Amino acid sequence: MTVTLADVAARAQVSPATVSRVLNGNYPVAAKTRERVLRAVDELDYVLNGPASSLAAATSDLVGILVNDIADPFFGIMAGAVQSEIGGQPDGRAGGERLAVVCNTGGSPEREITYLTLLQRQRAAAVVLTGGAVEDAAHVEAVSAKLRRLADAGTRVVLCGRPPVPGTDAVAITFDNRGGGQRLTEHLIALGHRRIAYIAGPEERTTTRHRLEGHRDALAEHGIEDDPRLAVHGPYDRRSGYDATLELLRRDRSLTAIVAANDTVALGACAALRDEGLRIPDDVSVAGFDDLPFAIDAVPALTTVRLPLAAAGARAGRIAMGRENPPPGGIATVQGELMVRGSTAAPGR
Amino acid sequence: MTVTLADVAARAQVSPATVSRVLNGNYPVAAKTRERVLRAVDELDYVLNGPASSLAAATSDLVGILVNDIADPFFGIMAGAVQSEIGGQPDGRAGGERLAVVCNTGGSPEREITYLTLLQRQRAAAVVLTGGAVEDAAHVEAVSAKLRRLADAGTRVVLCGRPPVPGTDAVAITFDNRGGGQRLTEHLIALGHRRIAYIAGPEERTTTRHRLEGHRDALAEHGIEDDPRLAVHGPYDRRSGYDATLELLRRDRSLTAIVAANDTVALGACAALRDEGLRIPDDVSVAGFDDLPFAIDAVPALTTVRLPLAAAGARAGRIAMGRENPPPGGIATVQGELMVRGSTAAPGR
DNA sequence: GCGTCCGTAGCAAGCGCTTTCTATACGGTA
DNA sequence: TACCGTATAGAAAGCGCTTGCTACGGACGC
Repeated sequence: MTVTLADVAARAQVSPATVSRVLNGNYPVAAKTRERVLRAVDELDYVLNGPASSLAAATSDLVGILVNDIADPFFGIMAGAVQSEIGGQPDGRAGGERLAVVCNTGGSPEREITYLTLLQRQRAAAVVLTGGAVEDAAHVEAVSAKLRRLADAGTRVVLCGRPPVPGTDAVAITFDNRGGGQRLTEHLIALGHRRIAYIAGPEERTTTRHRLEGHRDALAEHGIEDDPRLAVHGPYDRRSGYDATLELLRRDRSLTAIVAANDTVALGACAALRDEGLRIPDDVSVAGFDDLPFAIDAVPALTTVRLPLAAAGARAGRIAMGRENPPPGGIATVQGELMVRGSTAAPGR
Repeated sequence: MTVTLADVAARAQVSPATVSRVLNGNYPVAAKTRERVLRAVDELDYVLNGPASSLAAATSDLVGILVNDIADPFFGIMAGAVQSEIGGQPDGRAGGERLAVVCNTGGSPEREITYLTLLQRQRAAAVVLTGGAVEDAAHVEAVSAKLRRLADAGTRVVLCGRPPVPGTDAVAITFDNRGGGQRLTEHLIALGHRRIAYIAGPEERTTTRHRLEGHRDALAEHGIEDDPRLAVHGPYDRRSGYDATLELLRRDRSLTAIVAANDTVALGACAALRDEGLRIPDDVSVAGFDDLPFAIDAVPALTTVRLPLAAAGARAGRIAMGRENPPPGGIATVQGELMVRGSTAAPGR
């Protein structure tokens, strides 16, 4: 039924060993023989059996990419960048092709572990974990243990946009969420805002906490009281931004600026403000985070912190493939860039 | 170094066969024995060797999802939905977990073939192809051949948002792009527009062609001349919408409406119109396609055709897993829904 | 009380490939 | 001419798992 190495060998009048060597190209094979084999491969339309190959060689060409939400461009952009560095080397024909596996955890710690196990089972060549981590101690320990096992088994582990995992020596490319959050709020303060609301992400995530801490640092630095009523937590989605904004407005109609956990949330906030008849930025300034592609198309365009998602993903991909050296200490922190646009201005009232 | 089935067997004082059966749960094993095995698995922290298992069983738990652009929510949403139906059955502990593999083709026919080969090599359990296809005859034939081979090898093939592939009996869930395009333009015509420009996608894609045909059908039906100068092709991105709009305006400043190939392109068009000092919809109406999440946040909110991406993806996923029967004839066409919003209105001049 | 069957467990033969080790055929050198 | 090193190909032993078949013991029926 299916063509095997042996069939190809028979047709090319060589031994299976030779065919294998031609296909893997890591052992001298006479040009004439190679050609004969290649022709047989073509004629029979032979496709290597991946599992068999992985089993025998004790390696696989799978690379896992874990994301929280594949429908969110934040992750899509990173995953795409990782993948672009992982695909077959452009050295033409020869193997080297790797299968990038994007796994959607939905932000669930359990699924994260499940996927890591699945990747371990497949003996993945590398795995890249993206996005903030959940801070629950038990889960951190579970992830740490999994990553250690993966590393032991020879799987390269890289974190992208995610803080280092204690107890492992996984390379981490992390975003300076705290610094970004701080600069963003400082920008608002510099514009003259004092009543600044904050719509945070899910409570237990590192990303949420770091951004919020940056915000609070900025407030503290400028001697502005941090009114707890001006902060609301919620998921990283539009709906959350919408609802939170209504709630914040109910609590304090005099706020003059809203900082959102990310651009998507900010969009929801904008919608709520519009529905409440408030103008942006005349009545209320709004700022986001991430600078996803649509941020510039909001009206007015969204002030936000640009994260180099594609660059970070690409770098993570290269490191995962061993094509770039890990940063010294295994940790690199990349800065976000404040993008000041139309959605923020001096308070108008 | 690594724990194998045999180690577990030794520890549980049973044969490897028994351990395998406990793990796969498809053969009666006495409760007491099972428990002993499970304990050993736990104690040794055993993880099945996927390749070995796939080789022996001649099946794998990989499911491939091909997308054109993983950073585009259009694909992200579909992929996420497919994946959600593919993940481990919620029947608790037992196996059944599958690894969904999202492969980013970047719209390149070569990479599409490469990924299909890679999936064939991995003996994937199923593959779902999303998004429009390239119409080049050679490529269509290549894909057709690949899909046939995959099907022969027992891989279930499902197309999602993609036209059927001739010569295969792959199940296809397709979007009625033509009908959607037609209704959209009819809406504009009903509002009184006569000079309607169209920013199409890449020339060689089925999606592009179908949407454009729908547009032209509507024009023809209402006796409106189809001015070729009012149509421009370009990639499915924001930039294309922006540039095309400037070009269209240069060609004919009197146009009163612009239909874009999709929402992203429409956003670019809006930006260009704003930059040109034209008001939406007062001066020019704009319409998109897809109804991606951000469409509603455009200002004014974008009139568009909503495609049930998540529903279609979920259905494709279920069919791929054999949990839902394929539609009669293997082909299901799902309709888009016209969403009339603020970006379209009667021509104002 | 013995034969039969059912419920379980083990044996062993692969699955298709990689890779070490060995064999062979050269060409070159002494 | 005899010998040896080099280049290339083959033989064969697994890699870790699944599964058809066989074996065994006890419960049941007659």
